[in-house]
Amino acid sequence: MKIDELYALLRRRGVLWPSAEIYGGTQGLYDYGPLGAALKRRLQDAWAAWFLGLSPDYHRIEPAEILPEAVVRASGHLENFTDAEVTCEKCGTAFRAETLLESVRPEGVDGLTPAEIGEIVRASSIRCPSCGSTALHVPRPFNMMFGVPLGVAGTERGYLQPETAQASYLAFARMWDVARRSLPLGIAVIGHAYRNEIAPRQLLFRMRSFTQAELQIFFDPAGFPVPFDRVASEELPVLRAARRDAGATEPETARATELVASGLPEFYVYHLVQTYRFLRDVLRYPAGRIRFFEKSDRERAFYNRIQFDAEVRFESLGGFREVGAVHYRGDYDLTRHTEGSGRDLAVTPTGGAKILPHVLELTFGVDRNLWALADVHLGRDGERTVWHLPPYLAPVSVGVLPLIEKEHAAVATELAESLAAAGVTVQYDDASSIGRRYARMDEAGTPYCLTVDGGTVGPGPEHGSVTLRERDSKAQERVPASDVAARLAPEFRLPRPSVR
RNA sequence: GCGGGCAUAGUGUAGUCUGGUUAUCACAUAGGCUUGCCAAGCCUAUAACCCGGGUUCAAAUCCCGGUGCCCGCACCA
Repeated sequence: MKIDELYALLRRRGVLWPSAEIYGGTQGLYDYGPLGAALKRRLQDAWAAWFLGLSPDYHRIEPAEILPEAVVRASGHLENFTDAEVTCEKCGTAFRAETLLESVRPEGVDGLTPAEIGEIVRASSIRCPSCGSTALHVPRPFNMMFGVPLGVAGTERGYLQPETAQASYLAFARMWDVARRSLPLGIAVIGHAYRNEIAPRQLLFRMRSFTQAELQIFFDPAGFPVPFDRVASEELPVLRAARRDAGATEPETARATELVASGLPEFYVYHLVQTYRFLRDVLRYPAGRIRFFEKSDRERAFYNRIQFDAEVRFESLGGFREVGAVHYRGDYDLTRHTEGSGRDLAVTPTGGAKILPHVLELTFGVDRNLWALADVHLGRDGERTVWHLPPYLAPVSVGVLPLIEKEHAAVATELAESLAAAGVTVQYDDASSIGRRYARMDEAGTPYCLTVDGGTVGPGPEHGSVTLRERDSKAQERVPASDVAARLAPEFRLPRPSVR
């Protein structure tokens, strides 16, 4: 579906809508409705079940979302999380300083003050690429973080976290003790990040408040053992930086062992494969719509040694978009926070030497993946609109419908309540015709419907049995109502990786 | 941030150029009748000109400003 059509459908069904809608909306802010909130919760649960399932040494924490200024100063966000802009006074066009100065300063402008950038612009007599004027204005600093005053006097300054990763680095020292002083040590956080985007756009893709699910794994650079044999034969769709430099635009299939042979560490490829399996097997994105896009030396953030973006092809956005990434960040983060805090973050594992751990970061945009779940799985199926969500992700697991409201409502209500008591998310619906109710359930992604009919309440051989209707195939089957919960339970179980 | 386009019930739309009756139609929603396993039919009801200012006897319609959305540029998880 095109983006407008998909968004209209999601708004109408109450999946999501613009924040402060009655005031005309606010750029980059969205609210999730009942279906969206439920789907997002399940998506987060699925992520946690999968990635925490990789190792008993991976733990989930829930840190504060405001960072004191000293933290963002040390992390580099205060100086670097800035779009240095140069504006043309004649035509008004704005340019990113780094791009504008590429020819005279190929090493980039990181670390330079606005005044220094202005000096280079003047000295180099660069012209506006848009109109040719030399009236280029000195850049004004614009930090994308939201600053907040802390305390009544407001003398201490804090920032809404621009990424959840920092909170994990801050927690490392405490977690080292809590998790009994061994490496690897994984710290997972699902939380909000806030960025004052200049141009938020494309709905859930550029939000000013969004949700990240991140796993930071601290490990000994001398050795990060993983059960590589469990992934060795997996084939990944990758677009390597070297091939892109040679003009390639389509991903190739590479076996995990081949990626290792090409120089990538086993621990890196192992987590890349597990990320792939999460996208393909848990979120069920078709393999042909997933690719791993390697960032080249020039493209990736300076602190990353290896970076592959996990990308999904979005029909609504007309191409591949990043939904997650795997970053090998080296010791950058702990080094910065060691310097910033004055606390030595190097550790000494039992029986080993003192080391500063390296970090492997697995990061996911929760909202982006929620959009992908709509883009990939929600669509027209002939006359129907069906959201083919995996059953364990569906906001409503089972719809309970009386065939004739007057005659079957009592039994159906009772059935819905007993299922709810058994832990199944049910929705009871007795409004309008049975076909329309199935259609509504299809659109919401409800994988199963139970219909109570004459046979259910009658004295005949079908007494106590209901029609079980499956969403995708529309197939129907008679099953005893008492068996339904146990019968469907496996469908609603979150997948976990097999690691041993 | 820059440039272009757009903004009418819950959703999709007609009407805007050329100002003038009670703002069109479909679907959806709610109630009733009927039907009884895949968006059926009939009746009824609910429901909109993005916000602010200006021009005019009169503004959904023309002008200005704002806000939001889409596309391109520039960016980005």
